[in-house]
Amino acid sequence: MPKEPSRLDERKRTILRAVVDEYVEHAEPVGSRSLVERYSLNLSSASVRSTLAELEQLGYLEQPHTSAGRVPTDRGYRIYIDELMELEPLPEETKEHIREQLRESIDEIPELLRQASGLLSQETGYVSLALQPRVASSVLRQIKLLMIEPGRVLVVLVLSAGVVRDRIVRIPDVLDQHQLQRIAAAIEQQLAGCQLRDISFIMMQLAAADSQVPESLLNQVLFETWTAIQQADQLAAYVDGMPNLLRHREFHSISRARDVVSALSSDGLLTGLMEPLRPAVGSSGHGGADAGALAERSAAVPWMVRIGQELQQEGLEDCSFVTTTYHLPEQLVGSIGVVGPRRMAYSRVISHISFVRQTIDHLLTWRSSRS
Amino acid sequence: MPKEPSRLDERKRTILRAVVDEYVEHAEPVGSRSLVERYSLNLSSASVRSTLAELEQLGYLEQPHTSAGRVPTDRGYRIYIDELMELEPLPEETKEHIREQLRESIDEIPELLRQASGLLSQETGYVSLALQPRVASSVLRQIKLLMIEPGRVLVVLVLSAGVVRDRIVRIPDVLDQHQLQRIAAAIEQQLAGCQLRDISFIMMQLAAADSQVPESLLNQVLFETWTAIQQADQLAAYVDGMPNLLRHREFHSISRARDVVSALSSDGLLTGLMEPLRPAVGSSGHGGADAGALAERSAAVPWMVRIGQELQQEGLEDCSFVTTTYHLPEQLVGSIGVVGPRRMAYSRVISHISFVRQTIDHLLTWRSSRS
DNA sequence: ATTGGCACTCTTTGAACTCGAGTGCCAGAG
DNA sequence: CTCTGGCACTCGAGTTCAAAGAGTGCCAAT
Repeated sequence: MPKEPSRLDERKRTILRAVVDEYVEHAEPVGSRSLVERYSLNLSSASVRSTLAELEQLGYLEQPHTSAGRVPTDRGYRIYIDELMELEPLPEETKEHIREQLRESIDEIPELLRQASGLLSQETGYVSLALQPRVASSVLRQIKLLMIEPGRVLVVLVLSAGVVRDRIVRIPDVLDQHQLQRIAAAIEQQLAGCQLRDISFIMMQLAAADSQVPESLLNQVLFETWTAIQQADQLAAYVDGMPNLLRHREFHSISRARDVVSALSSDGLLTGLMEPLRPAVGSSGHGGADAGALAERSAAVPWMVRIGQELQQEGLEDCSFVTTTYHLPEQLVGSIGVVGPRRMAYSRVISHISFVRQTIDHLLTWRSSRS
Repeated sequence: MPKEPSRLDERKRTILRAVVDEYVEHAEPVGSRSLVERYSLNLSSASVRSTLAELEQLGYLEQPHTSAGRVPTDRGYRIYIDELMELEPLPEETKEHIREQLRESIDEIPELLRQASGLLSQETGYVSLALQPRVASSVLRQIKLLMIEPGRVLVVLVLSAGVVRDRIVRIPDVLDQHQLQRIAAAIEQQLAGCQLRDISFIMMQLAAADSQVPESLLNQVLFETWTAIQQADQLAAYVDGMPNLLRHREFHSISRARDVVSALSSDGLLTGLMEPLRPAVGSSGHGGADAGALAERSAAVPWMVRIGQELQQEGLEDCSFVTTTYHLPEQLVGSIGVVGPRRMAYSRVISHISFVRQTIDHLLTWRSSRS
């Protein structure tokens, strides 16, 4: 469906935008009076009031109670983000700072993500997340078995895009480094180029069959190695800026605060919230009427915002997620995001997250060409 | 100084213990009435009152205001921990559960720590911490350089006690795997057995001098490798159970909550709070009068409790830390701990943390002997 | 030494009340 | 037809006041 330009007339748009801006800044229901004062609408408060009433009718605003000002609804934020807000470009010095910080940790992806997460939470004042790329679909390039001490071996996997995973496993301690090397070489020879998810235990047995190691020993090694490969896809999430969150009004009530802290402490939950956007890189095809949450103004800005209810998570009704996808070479993708109160400075957050993503993509793509 | 048996008579001891127990459980100032009701002191509330007054006089208790019950002071908790509380042994099934969980992740120390931390926070209902061992004083056993792709190399360090660290570095991309292997072998040959902190860049240059690699290239590799070695000592802290904390009364006030969350999010701060106990394994010799915080009932229980003010940390006045030290072979040590409100179920926490520590020590010591 | 009794203190709770921000609606002006 | 000033109305926030209740300290009696 091509962007419906929304049937709001100019005045409604202006006023809705003003309400959201005002509410985001002051965290208090906004009334007609302050709007007239602070935004140069050439209108009386009475006229504004009637417009506000209409916007409420349309479901973009609501009143906590009669005789209070208006507050945006999820729908209000949604349209604000999709059509009303203005994305201001980042000041050049901020950009430079981000570039510099990220450049420093370009060699290690975990470090890069930690760094990115730190930057985002610091710059936006909310909580930030960074998820490692899933590597199940990436390809095995190298595999090494290093004997740490008799009976313990470090399995080193080199995957697509130069991603490295390793893990210590236990093996029969009669094996020596040479035998291990032969096994590793055999596996590498046969399975290099396979996607991790496609590697079965059987394939490994076939690959290593002629490595001149007694079968029962061999099988133990292979099994442990195979397990290590399977576990390479583990999710790791970096969360930064927790304390920021507790600064915002909506979390002064502890129970809300706890809900959010819990959510952010639960890897599983985070993953669930970040994952869904993975497939949808190009855009389109998002869920049902109201749940449809994919927000892009064009295919060129593939960030996604999920607001309050849209998250469909008990306890996170007062939160929003802004997420985006970074790219490593060879189709590897991961996501980074910002979590904050629903009343979030969306434009600010989106500007930052977009730039961080862009910088990561850029750095990782050109990584090999810098000395 | 040999344990002064404290000049409190039996009644005072009983009552102080009761006050602490009661307060820990109910989080409300405890009055003479409820003490008489709930604990079988064969006394009237009036007598209890006078004892309470004396305990207050001695600085073990205080009143939030006249006409409120009593609350333990830091000193009150201190003596409670040092002399009054009863450590109940863990039920066998809990022990078994802990053993089982830890045994699963014995091969990877980070995983083990994550696991331990998870167990502690879950079992105690507070926040738990686990710090990786510092490896600056550990010894280099093996070093490998694995070429990930041209220009990028994985430096793998095997240290004392089979601890593994690795890191990707960037090197001139004209070098090939064989040259790297020669360099690594040369370094390993010469420097195996050295403590990491003693390894200087010069030593590495000397060690690798005859590896038949052009000097300027060699130096770049050596420098990156040396950096990787230096950075092997990075601190990593695992924190678990944050949301637990917000359940407790003392953190319903957000500002307190934020202080704690901030502290727990700051690696530096955590480290500072956990480190000081490292040297004092055997016991004795702790600081000045009131600050002296090392609490052990005998050399066999080397845990340490730091209560409120004793932490000397702005914002953590309402918290306590219980920490202890786990041991890897070859003198490597790290620490695990629990953070909670000052009003903490100390005996419960100490029982758990002691057992976890003991289990870790045991598992790691005998790691190599299990198949 | 212990205890029952009593006066006193200080917080908590809730009701009643005022204040003010904000609304909806309407009649009249442009 | 649109906009505006005016007005009555609503509802939460804050204040005040009194009563309730928990707990204390002290003392005289056992």
